[in-house]
Amino acid sequence: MEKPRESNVERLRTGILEMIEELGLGFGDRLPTEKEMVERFHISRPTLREALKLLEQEAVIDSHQGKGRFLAAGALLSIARPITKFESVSQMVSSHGYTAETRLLGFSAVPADPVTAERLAVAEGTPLVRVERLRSSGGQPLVYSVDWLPRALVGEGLEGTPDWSGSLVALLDRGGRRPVASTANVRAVLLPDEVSGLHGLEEFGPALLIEEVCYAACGTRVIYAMDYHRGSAFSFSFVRK
Amino acid sequence: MEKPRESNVERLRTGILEMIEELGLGFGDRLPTEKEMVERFHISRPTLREALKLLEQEAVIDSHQGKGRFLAAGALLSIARPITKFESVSQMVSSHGYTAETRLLGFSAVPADPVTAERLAVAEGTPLVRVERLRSSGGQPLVYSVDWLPRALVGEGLEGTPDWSGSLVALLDRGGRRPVASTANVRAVLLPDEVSGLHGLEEFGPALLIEEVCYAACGTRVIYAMDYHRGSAFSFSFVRK
DNA sequence: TTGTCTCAACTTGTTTGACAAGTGAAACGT
DNA sequence: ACGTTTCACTTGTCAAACAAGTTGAGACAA
Repeated sequence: MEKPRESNVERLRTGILEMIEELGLGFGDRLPTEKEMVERFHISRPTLREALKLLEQEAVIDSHQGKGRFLAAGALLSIARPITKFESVSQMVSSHGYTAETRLLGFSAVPADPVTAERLAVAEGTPLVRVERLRSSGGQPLVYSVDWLPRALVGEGLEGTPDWSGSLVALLDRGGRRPVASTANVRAVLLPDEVSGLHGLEEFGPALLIEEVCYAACGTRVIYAMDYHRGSAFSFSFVRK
Repeated sequence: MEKPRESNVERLRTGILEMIEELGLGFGDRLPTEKEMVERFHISRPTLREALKLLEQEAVIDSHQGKGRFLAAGALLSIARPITKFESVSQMVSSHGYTAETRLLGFSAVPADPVTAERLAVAEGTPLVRVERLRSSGGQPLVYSVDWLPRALVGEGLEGTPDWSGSLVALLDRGGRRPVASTANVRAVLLPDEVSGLHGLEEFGPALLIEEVCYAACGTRVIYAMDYHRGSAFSFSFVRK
């Protein structure tokens, strides 16, 4: 049932990067010709060209008709874990080197207000679940987060309470609605007063707020999240071009 | 002598986006088949597929063998300026709807300290220029920024002072070293005390700090920048997948 | 010798045609 | 009514060819 997450062209793309490494090519050096690469990877020229186009778009290589392909600026700037890589908050926290503990601050059934309804593309008043959690490491609060999920997606509520303190990703995965992508935006804020007051987060300091709408593979929106990342603990990398 | 800045595939890519707009397609909708698009754009299938692969990588469309191509999460952001798009601070400010005024807070010739030298890939002690500026709009401070540039790149200093209050991009462009990409990271901070005290920015509030190293097309690093974006005025979008 | 021109070889860009593989629905038989 | 097969349609991959831009060697003339 599991799809190969990496398409053929994707695999080829990383193969080309490995080849560049192997050959010890540096900035401005010329790549092997299409003909040579076709032989090396045992694939056809159109397929190879699709992979090369990806690297062109990433500014890793530069192509000139009649001359060849050359390593460009983007080759220098490959980022290990960019902000554009979708991952759960738990994954993100541990990838920053923290061992996270999750504390459930509260959850409740609420109707969708106009803003949230628009974000999740549901009708106003649709039953939602609001989950409020705090990730900490060694007693230091790291991420304060609020998530909204359509009630219909997380069990029918018959058996009472799912494990809200666990991973929402895992919970949705059981219903075949695992989030795989999101549209997000980021800004700098302070924690809202009522939050810092209620949960003893007066020392949290400036926060990086990532507000995102998560999508399942089938296209339905499954989570609207607001994650406040403690400014002194997190930074995110990316490439601009 | 001027090369067509837009390759054929590039042009085709925007053509597809326009077509999506025209057809009024929304998230999850199916795109026309390759066959139909080949007829519409009068190009061959491999060429079309190169353009489609680009949009796939941008998460604008999603492809499934046997089923078709579908609009994905990235389509919602293709209009908004994503954080991953390289642009100057001035461009960014005006794209957020502000009319920016730039005030030069100071500049000086400094030797490269260890950290800055590593960022710019120059030897420690290399002569640099440090430029400190503040962008405002209607009296409201928006972005406080500090830039370091190798002295050698910005005129030889014979004629005294270049126009530091203008665009650094334009300045570097004259030397053929226009920055075109960067590696960046983002975090939430407060303005350093000495900065807010010296320049009357006590009310600036939490700031989104984007720290980036800019590259010219030829691969040399031309700017090391720290841009403090006022949290209450800016937010940046992006797609995660 | 020196400089210029021509041309052939090589590179990427594009097209055409074909087949493989996955999908879904209609047609079919039980 | 239900499961199965078949078939049309989609994307994925391949092969061969020509167009267009670049380079360099060799012919040629001064």
